[in-house]
Amino acid sequence: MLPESAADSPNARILETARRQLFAYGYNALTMDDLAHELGISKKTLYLHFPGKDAIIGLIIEGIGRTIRAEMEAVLNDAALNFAQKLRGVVDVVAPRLAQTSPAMLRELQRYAPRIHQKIDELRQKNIPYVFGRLFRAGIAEGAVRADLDPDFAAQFWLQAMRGLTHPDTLATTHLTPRQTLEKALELFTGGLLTPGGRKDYEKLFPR
Amino acid sequence: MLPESAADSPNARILETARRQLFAYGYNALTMDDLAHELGISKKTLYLHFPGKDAIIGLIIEGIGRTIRAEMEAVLNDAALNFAQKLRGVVDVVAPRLAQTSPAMLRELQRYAPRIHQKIDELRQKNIPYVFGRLFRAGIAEGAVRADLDPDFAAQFWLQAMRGLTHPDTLATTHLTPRQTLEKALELFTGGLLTPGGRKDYEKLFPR
DNA sequence: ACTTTGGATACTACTATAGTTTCCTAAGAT
DNA sequence: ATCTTAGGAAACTATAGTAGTATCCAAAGT
Repeated sequence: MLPESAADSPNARILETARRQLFAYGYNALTMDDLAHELGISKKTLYLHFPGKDAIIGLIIEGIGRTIRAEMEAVLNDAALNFAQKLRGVVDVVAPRLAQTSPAMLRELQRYAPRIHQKIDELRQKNIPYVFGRLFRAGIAEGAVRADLDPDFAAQFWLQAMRGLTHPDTLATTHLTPRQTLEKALELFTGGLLTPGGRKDYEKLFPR
Repeated sequence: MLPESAADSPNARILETARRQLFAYGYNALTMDDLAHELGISKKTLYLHFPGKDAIIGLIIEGIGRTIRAEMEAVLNDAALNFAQKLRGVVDVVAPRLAQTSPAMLRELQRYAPRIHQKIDELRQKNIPYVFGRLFRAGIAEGAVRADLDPDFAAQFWLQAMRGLTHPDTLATTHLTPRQTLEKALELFTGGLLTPGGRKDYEKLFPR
């Protein structure tokens, strides 16, 4: 009955295994039978740790959200970075996550676990305006972003654009992956967003 | 009752729509209800054209196989190409197909439609030895491939390596996409395959 | 010996969907 | 105007897959 570290508690191990399965094969392919088998425990024990499948996935999503949020904070709070570097940092945090989030999986969640899909959307709605609002304000303060625009509105604009663009049906139409969508949207958005000075810094860090 | 061209017959339209759904969202997400709805026809009419879901998918797979095979023939029969150019051509035929074949979809097929998965494997077992056997023989004839190796064995070697590497479970372990797997495997395989002369031609066309 | 922990697995309840059928409407034919 | 037929909408059936529960049993500690 020793108090266990959070890192290697049974719960953490279960969540980590489930996360791998989920991102590798999707929602339906992650069955409780398989998960228990993979972990070398019985379903009985599995249900002893978690009340159900959606609870597990919910915690996975929340964990990812927390991680991303923390990494974002680190970038935003680093006074040594200029605007373009912070933007680079923010994109580098998000891009790997998007790369392993397939349109197929999002669609599966939307269809078979709408509550989970909704939770992801809520996380985005909460975090994107916050992060990009701060980012744009910092950009304005240092003259890299046009001072005449409203940073919060710009953040919302970005959120709504990304929400629409990463919707499964849209992705099917554009034939783009979430990651490509991010890159293209970013190029477009910044092209109209930056002052000539900010544009130069940007181009150094995002070579064509 | 005019005879319809093969291109826009109802059957071709159904297959094309089903193919898009299949590659965009996977096997389970392709339901007969949705397919009929998408096509603007009733399930009754759909089942009038095809005996069932797996028949449709089987025809899709066969069609892709035929297309690839024809493109391969065109490359192999082009006397103007040297070995490295033919290899480049063959890879360029396969790579786009692999790019849209996700590990998740393969796994889904393996689990829910083992017959289909098996059919894909059979197509590979038939075509890879044939194509690469011919390719290697041509390479030997022009001195780009070591003359002391058996081209059919090399083709089998390649087949077996690719089969193992693109198995869903392997992909989950390597964290590679099928396409990355192809590129990495190709680099490795040719590195030990070519004479110094063939190696030079190869490096011109596959810059590091 | 007694108790506890947890694995294997049978079982239940439910959902999703492949495939079938029934009914009905509308457009062309007579 | 009536008849015929093609095909859409949707109800229906049968079945497979799986979330979640319960039962049984073996091993390890007490």
